[in-house]
Amino acid sequence: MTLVGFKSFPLPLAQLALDAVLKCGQSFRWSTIAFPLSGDKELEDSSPSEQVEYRLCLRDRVVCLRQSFDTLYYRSIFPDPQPTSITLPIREAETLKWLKDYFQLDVDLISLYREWGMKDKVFAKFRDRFEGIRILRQDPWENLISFICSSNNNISRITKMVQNLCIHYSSPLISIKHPFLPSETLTYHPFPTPSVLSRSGVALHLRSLGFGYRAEFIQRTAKMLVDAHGIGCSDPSSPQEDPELWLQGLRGLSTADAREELLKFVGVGRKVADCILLMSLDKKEVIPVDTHVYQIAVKHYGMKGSYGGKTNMTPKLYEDINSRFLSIWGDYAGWAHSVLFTADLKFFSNYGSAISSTEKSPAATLHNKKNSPTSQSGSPVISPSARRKKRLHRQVDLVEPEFPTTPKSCKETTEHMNLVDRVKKRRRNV
DNA sequence: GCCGCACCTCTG
DNA sequence: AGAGGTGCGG
Repeated sequence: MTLVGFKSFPLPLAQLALDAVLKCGQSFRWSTIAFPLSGDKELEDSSPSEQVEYRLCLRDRVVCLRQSFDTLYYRSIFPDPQPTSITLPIREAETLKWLKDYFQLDVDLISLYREWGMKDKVFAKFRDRFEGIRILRQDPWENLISFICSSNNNISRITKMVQNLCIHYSSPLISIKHPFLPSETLTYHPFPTPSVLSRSGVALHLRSLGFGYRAEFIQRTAKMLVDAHGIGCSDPSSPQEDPELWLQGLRGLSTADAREELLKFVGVGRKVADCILLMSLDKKEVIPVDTHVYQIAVKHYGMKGSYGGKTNMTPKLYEDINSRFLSIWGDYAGWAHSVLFTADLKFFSNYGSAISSTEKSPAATLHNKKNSPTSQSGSPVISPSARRKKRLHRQVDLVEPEFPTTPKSCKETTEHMNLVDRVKKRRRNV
């Protein structure tokens, strides 16, 4: 495959599966351009990522990506004034540098997969079908706001919300023609800055845009950040505001210290804080525990089930799951988790769950994913209301653990358990 | 400390 | 009812 205007970078799919990584709920801002069917057999037989171009608007350029089985193709679109033939190579080199950082290409995913596969039979079962899933190194500010949007929410709505944030709170960097539909114009906005989102009136406007109760969270978090760290740019050579730089500085703190800082923001609880730690603050061992991860833990790793299928996530349960996975996967546990998570998510969108189920037929899989009482226990279907009454007495059966349950340090567990409460209480008292 | 509920909105 | 949760009050 040769692409006009694109630079190429050799990279096997096993190191990066672009379609999965960009659409699995880490970043919500990549747009896609589908290529028209050309009758080109080679192209139509190719993997999805070969028929699509991905685009992301940064502060000063739009990065465009395509991929084949062994190559990553990249180019940039710049606003006027256009780079000259002299400066263009320099700027494309900047883009490549950004790509290497963003995709963390110095981390060898193939050897990580090999290690996880040796330590973990469950992982070994799925790794070949879900190659190339890696953690992005995102901008912490964008990451923070995006994941405040993520509570009680799904990927498609989060994507729309983030899009609205960009459209309404940052001016367009560039408008260009759609490559295949000349009548359409594509307009690209960078992610808004903290100072803009901190302005009064933002919360009300976001409400009207359908952000729900997250509207206040976003504005207040932006304001907290600006109040504490200023709206200026003390470094004129940097396009970022001081609060953004301060957030980046959290990369230098320990996981515990950085988490404590994040928990101070409204709309940021343990789960969201852990997402940010993993996805933009280099804390590769952190595993954000959500309902998917919880389901996987119960079905495949012999974790204790909750009551009657209702995932009532307690701090203790959260911590138990976390330390359990950490002991299995080790240093890059958060990266390993994202493989299973993405695998689960991808399958869920089609026909139930790939790995939170042990059933064989698609029908049974779908059933199981919905927490039907028939799963595992084989008991008859009961109505939701009947189940609610029963749930206090009902523990999900233990699936035989593939690993012995490791005893956890009580002290450590207690410290973490108290952390969220401690930070939130302190915040209220200020 | 721990529990339970409300919270926006959309979708199955 | 539940979705990749969080804040708040008992």
